[in-house]
Amino acid sequence: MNAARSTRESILLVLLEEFRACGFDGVSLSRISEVTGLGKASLYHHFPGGKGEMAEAVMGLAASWLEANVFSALEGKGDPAERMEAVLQAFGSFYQQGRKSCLLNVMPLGGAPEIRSAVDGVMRRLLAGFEKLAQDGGLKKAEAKARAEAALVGLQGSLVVSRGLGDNTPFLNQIRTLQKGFLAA
Amino acid sequence: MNAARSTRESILLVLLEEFRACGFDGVSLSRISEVTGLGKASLYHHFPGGKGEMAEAVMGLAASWLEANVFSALEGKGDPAERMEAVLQAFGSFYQQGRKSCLLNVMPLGGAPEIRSAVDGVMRRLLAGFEKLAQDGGLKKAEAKARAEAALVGLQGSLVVSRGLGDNTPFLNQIRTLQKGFLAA
DNA sequence: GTCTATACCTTGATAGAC
DNA sequence: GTCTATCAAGGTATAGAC
Repeated sequence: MNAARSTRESILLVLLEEFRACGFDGVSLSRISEVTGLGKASLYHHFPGGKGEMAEAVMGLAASWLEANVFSALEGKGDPAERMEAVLQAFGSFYQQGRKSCLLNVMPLGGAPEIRSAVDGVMRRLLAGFEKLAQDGGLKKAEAKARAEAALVGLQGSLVVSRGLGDNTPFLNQIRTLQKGFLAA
Repeated sequence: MNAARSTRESILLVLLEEFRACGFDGVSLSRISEVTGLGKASLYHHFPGGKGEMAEAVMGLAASWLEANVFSALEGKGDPAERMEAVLQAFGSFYQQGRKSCLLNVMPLGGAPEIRSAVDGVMRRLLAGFEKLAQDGGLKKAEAKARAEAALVGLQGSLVVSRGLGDNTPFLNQIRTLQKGFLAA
């Protein structure tokens, strides 16, 4: 619509990459100024609340992305297998097949209470969404709940291990495991 | 033996908790000075290389702990089921049943290349150890390798999710899953 | 081995011109 | 909306007395 929103959005896209690569404490305003090409004062024009507001805005951006690409499928109404496939495709793209870290993992470390609360909320919603999908696939509630937790744990863990090894194979393996096993009887 | 080693060890125990709670970048020397009760100059007496050396020393402490409590069991010679149980007990204790984070997850963020290299080495050794244990339990090599990766992924992921939710249930569930499933036919 | 004091740098954040 | 210049605070690290 206007230049302001476009600028803010483009800053956020850069911030997302910086934050998930280095964590909240690992990203300095000097660094942000450098990679965005904007002076610090300009950054404060877009984010008067400073670094904390930037972090919250990045969490909001990620939340919007989840809404459009993950929650819509998890909580949708189509064929469960196709919905699961859409979710895994989306995550694969977002994490660049396991080469990028997850905000839910790196942001709580130095993040403010609002950040930790946002992480908690997103995780709960993901668990509920996976559980609903599993139930839609014919699984009983207890089993669906267990598989939902295992799915979130597997995704997060495979990202940690992939980053630690410098090899995204564990993430790819996890995606394949979920493709074949999440809805299996 | 002497006071020097004892002091250094006690500092490291505190540093371990600080680093895994806040990450490398999240821990300041002022904070370390505060929680150890030692002046900054005293810290540099024990760790002339500064914060980086402290981080490396903490990784070394964790490596020693793993050697004594995990690798000895994974790579040992007794009954596989008992060895697995010992490993899970050790991890449960080290992570306080899922209430504490793992250095392998939080240290690579702000850590130097030596730290990342150490993380990579530990993960590879854990994978190899789990694989050997699974093979000792009668599983074929390919299956043993897959289960080893799933075990490491599950432990790391359950710690991430437990921390994100502020609830260690996912970690406890993961331990139970591994107890029942890791060696199952 | 520990301390006080301090040097020096980077940080997050602001003021005010344009 | 962006800039230059600057600030106070906190960061890592060091000097030197005891």
